[in-house]
Amino acid sequence: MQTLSTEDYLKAIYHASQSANGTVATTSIANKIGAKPSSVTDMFKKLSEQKLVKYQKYQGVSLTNEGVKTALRIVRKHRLWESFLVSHLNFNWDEVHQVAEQLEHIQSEKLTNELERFLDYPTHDPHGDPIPNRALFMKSYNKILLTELPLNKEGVCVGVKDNSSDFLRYLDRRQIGIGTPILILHREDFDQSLHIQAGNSTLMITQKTAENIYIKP
Amino acid sequence: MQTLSTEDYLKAIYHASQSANGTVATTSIANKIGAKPSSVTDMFKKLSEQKLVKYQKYQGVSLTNEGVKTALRIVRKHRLWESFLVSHLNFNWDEVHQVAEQLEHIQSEKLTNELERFLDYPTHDPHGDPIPNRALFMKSYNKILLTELPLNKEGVCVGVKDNSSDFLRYLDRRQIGIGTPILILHREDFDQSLHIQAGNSTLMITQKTAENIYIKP
DNA sequence: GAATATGTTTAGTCTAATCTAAATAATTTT
DNA sequence: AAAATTATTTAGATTAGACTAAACATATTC
Repeated sequence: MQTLSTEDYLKAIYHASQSANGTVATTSIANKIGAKPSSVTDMFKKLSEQKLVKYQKYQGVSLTNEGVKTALRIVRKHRLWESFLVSHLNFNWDEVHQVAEQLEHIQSEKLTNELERFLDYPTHDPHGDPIPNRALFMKSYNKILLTELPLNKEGVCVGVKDNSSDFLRYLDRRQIGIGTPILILHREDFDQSLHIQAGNSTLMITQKTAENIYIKP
Repeated sequence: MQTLSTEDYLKAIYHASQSANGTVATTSIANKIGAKPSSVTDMFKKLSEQKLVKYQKYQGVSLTNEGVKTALRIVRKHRLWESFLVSHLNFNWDEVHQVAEQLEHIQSEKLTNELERFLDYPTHDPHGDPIPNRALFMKSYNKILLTELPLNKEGVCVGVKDNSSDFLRYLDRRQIGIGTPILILHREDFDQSLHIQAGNSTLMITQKTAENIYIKP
């Protein structure tokens, strides 16, 4: 049985190791968790004793198979709850994260599996992130960043990279969301800003925005 | 902001003070919480500093107005979640308590209020206990114990006193649940056992069973 | 490759919530 | 009302998770 805190660490390590090559540095976790590096070292040792991570002094950690499973179980719960909050409890996609951070720690397999059934086995959460199924398997479609979409080739928004409230609300105001068809009309060479067709309105977005939007071509 | 543990104490004090005259002894809470009396004393002092209880050495505690409110907020969440688990997630009434014990600590007013709306403002949980509304007000009908129901006067089961899994499953097997019409056909003077009509079957129950069933006459 | 900067660990401290054992108060019995 | 029992509190210790400050390792720069 994990404590709330070890679960948070495992999830943070999991997410960090997605972008990196699998091994994760002390400071990077300290920043994510909002703790001091010394606290992170302590926790690395503890997780290592529980065989959830492989830890070598000064070399960072990587998740063991058991560690990955534990992390995925938490990710599964987090994303299922986010889906529930949006689909049935009138939450907006920028409001769900904080609450799901708490709900993801509820321990009941039956609860998780029944929630999944109730939601009719969703494959993606409100931000377009894939939801691990009961066997902890998830399939993500091959998506690209909007910056990589060729000119005049239509794609569909299938996710976002930045999940911050600020960014999500900005997209709401621009009427861009999961499922919105998007087409690049013109790319400004000067600053890489884009003129795009999103749904049935045309608008201008910065490069920074474009590189936080995932597209299925 | 309360910790998980202070919330558990407040809830235990609230429930204990319902049966008693409002003031609650150290040992009684120790037993409910599963802690040693010395730990309970410590917590009483802490809650007292936070003005959630009135505490006098050797005299036990009673909840302040603020303490009652905090307790009711937890009870509200607990009973709403229990209702959700039974009505939408295929939980049986004997399975919900443990999970609701965790869910009741989730902090989000919006979540609670939206859950209540989603459930269409239920007034009672799956065990027949009243659910405090947003203003923390709850109305409970005037119910009696089955032992107090006069012979041949029809009543309806509206709740149970003992919420243990064992008792609830026993009632399931006897096909007695919330809403079941009940009539006492005969009271055995020897051991106070009852022959009753429950729904459309007649059966015999012990005094102990009868004094754990609430009836609306 | 020495000097500097950055990242990581160790050692020792803190807090919240618990515990045990001993001391003290309240209650019950004789 | 004194003695015995039971309930409660105090004192001091323990654990998990966090912290600061100092020591140490690795990486970067000159």
